[in-house]
Amino acid sequence: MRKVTEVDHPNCYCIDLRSAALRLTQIYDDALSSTGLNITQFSLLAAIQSLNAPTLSMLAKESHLERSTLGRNLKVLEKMEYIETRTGLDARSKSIHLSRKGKAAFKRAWPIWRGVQKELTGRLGADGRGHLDTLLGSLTKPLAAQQI
Amino acid sequence: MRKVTEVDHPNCYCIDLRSAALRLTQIYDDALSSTGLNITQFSLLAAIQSLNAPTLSMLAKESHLERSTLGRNLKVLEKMEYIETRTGLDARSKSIHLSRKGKAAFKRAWPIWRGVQKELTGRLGADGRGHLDTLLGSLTKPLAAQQI
DNA sequence: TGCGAAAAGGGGTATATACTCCTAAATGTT
DNA sequence: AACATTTAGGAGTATATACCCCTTTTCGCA
Repeated sequence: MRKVTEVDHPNCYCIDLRSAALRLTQIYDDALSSTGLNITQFSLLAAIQSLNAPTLSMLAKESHLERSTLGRNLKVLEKMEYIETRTGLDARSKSIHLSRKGKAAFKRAWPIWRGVQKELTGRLGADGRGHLDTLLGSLTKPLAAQQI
Repeated sequence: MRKVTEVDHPNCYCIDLRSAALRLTQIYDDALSSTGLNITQFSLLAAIQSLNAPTLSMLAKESHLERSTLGRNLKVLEKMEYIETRTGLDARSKSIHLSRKGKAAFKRAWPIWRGVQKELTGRLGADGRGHLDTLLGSLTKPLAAQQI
């Protein structure tokens, strides 16, 4: 039997999705807790490594984050001494590198992250990821103006 | 053809889900922009109304947010004069009420929120919501200890 | 009845995120 | 060559979120 409040206010897709994202973040952060990285930091280190010493703007574009957001996230990694920045060819820009310590932390975290990914892939079952991506893609296409 | 970076670092469920949640938040916030409420605030007003003047702890439990998080979110609504708090029967607790202004804003926002919900429900198609909930439920069940 | 445990809320600190504005540097155009 | 435009990054402010600790109040039990 549904509760009255659910009839009056059927769940909001947005609030539900945010809630799920927070729970999933908790799962990854818990799994990574022994490594000195959380999932945000791990994914940034992964992107920095795979982009090979990107600038802040390149990394922002790749990770779909605002430059200012990314700058603040990187400041955390810099304080932890997981990354270093050097002035690039362009005097305006800085290239971002993993430090020795950052590489070590990433190496520790990588197999754990892989393990979580494998477990979740198993849970979703065949085509689960594809279905999920399709559903999320449908939800997050911008509304046409006349639909607002 | 997939990019090399995707082969090396297949997308993280967590990062992808967070990204989708941010995009969806933007969609709701854009749609609600004329109402003086964003989706966070709208959903809090909806919960306060449907719970009928709850305390902070009741609202936190219902919305699956930490008490301290909720307190800070409510402070924004209080500054905007959309809600008021009164000391409850229990001298420790406060009951949370919509102000006249809050009720008016909620009334403005409600049909717009309904419109977005309808549009998204249409996009997901038959059983789409059910599938989505199933997939998100699978992803966000806590890991058993031996899986970490 | 008195005392320890639990509950309610607030504040400090921190991360994650975004918008706006600012400066410095590079680029392009006349 | 000079000036306007664009690009790179940083800082201020704000919201959303969570953890920890603190005080006040209530409650349960010996």
